[in-house]
Amino acid sequence: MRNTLRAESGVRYLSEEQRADPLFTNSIARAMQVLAAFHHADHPLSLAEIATRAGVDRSAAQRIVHTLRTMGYITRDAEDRGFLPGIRILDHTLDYLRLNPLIQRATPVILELRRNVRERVDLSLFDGQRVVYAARMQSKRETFYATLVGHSVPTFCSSGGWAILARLEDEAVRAIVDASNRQPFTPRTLTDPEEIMAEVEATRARGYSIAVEQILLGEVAIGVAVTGPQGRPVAAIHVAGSLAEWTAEDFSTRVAPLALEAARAISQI
Amino acid sequence: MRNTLRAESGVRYLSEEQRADPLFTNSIARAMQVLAAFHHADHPLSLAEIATRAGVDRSAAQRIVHTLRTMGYITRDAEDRGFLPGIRILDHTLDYLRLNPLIQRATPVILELRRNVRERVDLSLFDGQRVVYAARMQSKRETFYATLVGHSVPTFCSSGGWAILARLEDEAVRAIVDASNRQPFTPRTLTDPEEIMAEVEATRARGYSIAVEQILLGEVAIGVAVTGPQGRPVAAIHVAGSLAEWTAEDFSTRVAPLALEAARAISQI
DNA sequence: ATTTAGTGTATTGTCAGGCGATACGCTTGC
DNA sequence: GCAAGCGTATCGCCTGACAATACACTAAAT
Repeated sequence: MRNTLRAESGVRYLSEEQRADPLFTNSIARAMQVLAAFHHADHPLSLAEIATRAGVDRSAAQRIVHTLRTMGYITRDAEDRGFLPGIRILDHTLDYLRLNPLIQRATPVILELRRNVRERVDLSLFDGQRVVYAARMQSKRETFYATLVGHSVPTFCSSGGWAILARLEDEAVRAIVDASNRQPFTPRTLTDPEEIMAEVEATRARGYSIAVEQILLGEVAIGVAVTGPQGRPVAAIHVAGSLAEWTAEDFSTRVAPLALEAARAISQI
Repeated sequence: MRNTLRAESGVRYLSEEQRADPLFTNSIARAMQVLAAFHHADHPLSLAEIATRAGVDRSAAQRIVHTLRTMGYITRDAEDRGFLPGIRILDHTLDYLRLNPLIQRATPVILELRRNVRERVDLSLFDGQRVVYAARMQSKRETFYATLVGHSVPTFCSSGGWAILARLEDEAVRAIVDASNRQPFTPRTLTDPEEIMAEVEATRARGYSIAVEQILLGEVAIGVAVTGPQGRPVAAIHVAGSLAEWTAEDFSTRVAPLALEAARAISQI
């Protein structure tokens, strides 16, 4: 738990701790930084780009990329124009998903839920300032991006995030909201901490959250928290529908009871 | 391309090449071996288990796990009983999926296909002796395992694998089939190389494959190859249905034209 | 045509820093 | 109660990762 801060930040690692922590192996950190160089890339990267994004020099990038490439974690682009993450990554994805007990329990339940509500159902995992989609059960129309495992959205403005925050102490909520980079996604995205706190309060009262056009225009989503040991929130179920078909009220009265039931089935204690 | 052999094998790395290749960084390889220690695990691993599975000594395992843990690639189990892959893995999953141009092109197409056929549709990527599921569009009933990205099935006995093999030279097919560990999944799984070659030949003739109960009893699947640059097979679309609802013939006459059309839309050249 | 900036790759001596043996404090289950 | 297992901490040695440098090649820009 104490180490998650570095992990939650999402991008930067390596600091003066390298000096402080004799067990921390820098060459591994550098290798992972090279893999993480792809995080905000939108095209194949050259060796030089990898070097700067990863914060290592050209030589290091060369050696590390070479090593990761012979192992299949990095590949050459099809047209030989740069480097891309390799298929070996997916082996580890599978390990993560398979071995995560929460996902094991949740999968059949949210499939059932999806069958009943016939809208998009997601399971997202709480990871500090963000929630990460781990299972996505798509409905009729979808965008490309929305279908990808590993996609994440901020905790402070997502239905699942609110549901999770509602299960935390006020000060913990505050800490997360304050630490978040509250860039609005739509004109209706709440960014004011007070408004967000009020929304969290409303979520506490009714037991689930209702997010209207927080991430995507035209979308209403309801979120329900999933709890783990000691009743702590560890994940959330989202159900998302279109405002072209539903009012927010109709949507929540129809979907919320089913989602709450599903969350209870997955939660521990 | 020359390096893929080591990657394709899927599990073992590190050999005498460490001596031969001055650019290959062993400490990175060891770190990735530690992550790969989870590949066939079915429970949280202890440090000692990680050490033996990764083929490193206890001290190395300690240091590497410590490093990967502070970065979020490995976590402690919820009940503190062992180590598990960490959520940071999913960040790289997203990078892989996002940046893979094939998956970018394929996603909307197979969503559309799924909508039309109303059966399970998968996109799997060719990776030597196996094909790896990269996108799964589930239908009504599903098992847990079947829904996971990163899951792979052998090339030699899957509908998608046959479709891919049909686009390769006979000798390349032979090489893959011979190199495969041909453990049958069901009593009907084809394991005899000659029978497999015949199936590949039939697939060439009709343009798509029909796999009846090769992986799962009660399941029929049709496979269509997706080609990349120079017309080489890089992936396959699978559509799977239940033998309780369909005969193999009815299923393929209904589904194959749509799947072929989808594959053409994704393929290059 | 010739330059220039950019690729990716190959080589090498030096010395940081990763290595692994060993010891410790804890929990768990005979 | 002991023993076996767990995860953690320490530390001197010497390997092997490091960074500087050079090179072959391509593709724009002069």
